[in-house]
Amino acid sequence: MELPPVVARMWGREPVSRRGPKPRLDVATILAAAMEIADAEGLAAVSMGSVASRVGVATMALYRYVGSKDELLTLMADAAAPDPPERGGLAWRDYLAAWTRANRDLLLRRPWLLLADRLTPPLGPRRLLWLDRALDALSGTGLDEGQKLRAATALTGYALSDATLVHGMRAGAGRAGAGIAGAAEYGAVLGELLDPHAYPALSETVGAGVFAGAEGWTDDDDFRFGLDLLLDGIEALIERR
Amino acid sequence: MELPPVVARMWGREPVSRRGPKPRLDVATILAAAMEIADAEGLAAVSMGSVASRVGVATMALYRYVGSKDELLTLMADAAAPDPPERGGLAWRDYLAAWTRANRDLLLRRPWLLLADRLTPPLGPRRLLWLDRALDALSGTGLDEGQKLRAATALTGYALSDATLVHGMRAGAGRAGAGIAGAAEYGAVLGELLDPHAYPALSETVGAGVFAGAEGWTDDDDFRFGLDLLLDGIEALIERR
DNA sequence: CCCGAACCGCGTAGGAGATACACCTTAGTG
DNA sequence: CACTAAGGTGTATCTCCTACGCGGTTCGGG
Repeated sequence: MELPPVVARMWGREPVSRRGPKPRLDVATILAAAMEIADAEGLAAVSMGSVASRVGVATMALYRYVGSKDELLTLMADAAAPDPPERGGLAWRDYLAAWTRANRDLLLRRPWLLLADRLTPPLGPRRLLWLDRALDALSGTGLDEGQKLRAATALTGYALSDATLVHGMRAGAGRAGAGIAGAAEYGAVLGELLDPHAYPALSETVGAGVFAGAEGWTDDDDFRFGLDLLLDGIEALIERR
Repeated sequence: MELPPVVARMWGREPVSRRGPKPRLDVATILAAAMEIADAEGLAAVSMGSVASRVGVATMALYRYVGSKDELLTLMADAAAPDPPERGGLAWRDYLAAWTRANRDLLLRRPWLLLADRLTPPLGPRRLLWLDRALDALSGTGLDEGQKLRAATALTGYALSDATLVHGMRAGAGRAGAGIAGAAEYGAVLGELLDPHAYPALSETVGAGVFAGAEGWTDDDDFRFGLDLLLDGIEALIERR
């Protein structure tokens, strides 16, 4: 089986060569530098040049370690994941709740993850470790392997969606200078734009002050709402067996 | 209320000017050209230059109509949405299933949507129309406005997650040349990489042949699985009232 | 009727960034 | 000890985005 080069690098399966000068760097050092830049200045500040100068080599030296910038981003997306939460004798539902929350919090702590990666199923050792732990938590439930996998996938997707939403609300996210500062302002803009005839249901929702915090919801309540939806669904599935 | 410029453009709220030559273009024409390029050659082929030459003007002329390339992408992301499905007297659950599926299918038909947009809550007229229809479908259920909104949000997020996954599986998505051709190959790579001691649960899942299609799942079954999870959750919530 | 302001389209140019390539250097290998 | 694979680098190219200013156009007001 021929492993794609990115994958080989993620798993340290590079053929070790003896010839030539000792490498001055390794992939881990490069990734650490890249992630520091991303954490401090955002993903846009991560360029081959900026990473190289931070580790003290010329730009082109990085290409001895990663195949392209795209590959660097893929590697970063895996390396950024910490260890998944410990299963402390928790029931599957409690563990998956903590697991999903930790996943979401990671994405909020490092918002550049929302832009890096994407579009590829997880292939790195750290992401797969997370997946393993979720599957493990479901192992006593009687679900078949396919169901467990899909449940874990749905939870991962939810963590991503929720983090994207929260992050987008928080700062307007800089995207195209949308300049929306928070939920309240979002609601105000919608109220300004919407024609109640064309958008009857949405106008009503806006009018009810949902975005203005009238109901006292927090980001965390939002998160729990969707999470419970999924966990309830999983629970129903388990009981149905 | 001061509207951000992107938003104003999406809604045609630009102050119409009388002076000067007639504009040769309008935003809709530019967006149509940009979307044709994205459909045919992918988002990477969309540059200010390529769009401009397709509509027959110089690159810089586009900046009379859009503030930046980023803004162009935001506008595209809204304009790409077709009309939401008709509510044909369907029950809320059936409608939302169709709605979510249409949403996902759109993302699969135009995968560049997975890369454009992101990070901003919906502010365009077309996306908001979708949201309105989902809220409308929930209007007879007894849920409060906040619950309806969050349910719709969760479904939107799910459509996105699922489309991302399916698309990523289909072609390796080109991302960093990951070169994974499909679920079967994905499973094979995992089998190659995973140490069963470090990844016990995941190894078992891979071993069960879930990725090889051993259980006869299709992309569509995958989609329905997560969808039913959410809809079941929503239904439970409604009944609990 | 005419003038100036506002606005259109465009050419130029600057600046960033990714990366192919050739070169010298280094260190195992035969 | 010569040979060769591999590391680090400088240079060069190519693609983009976009700031700026020019010349031509149209309309509103006097």
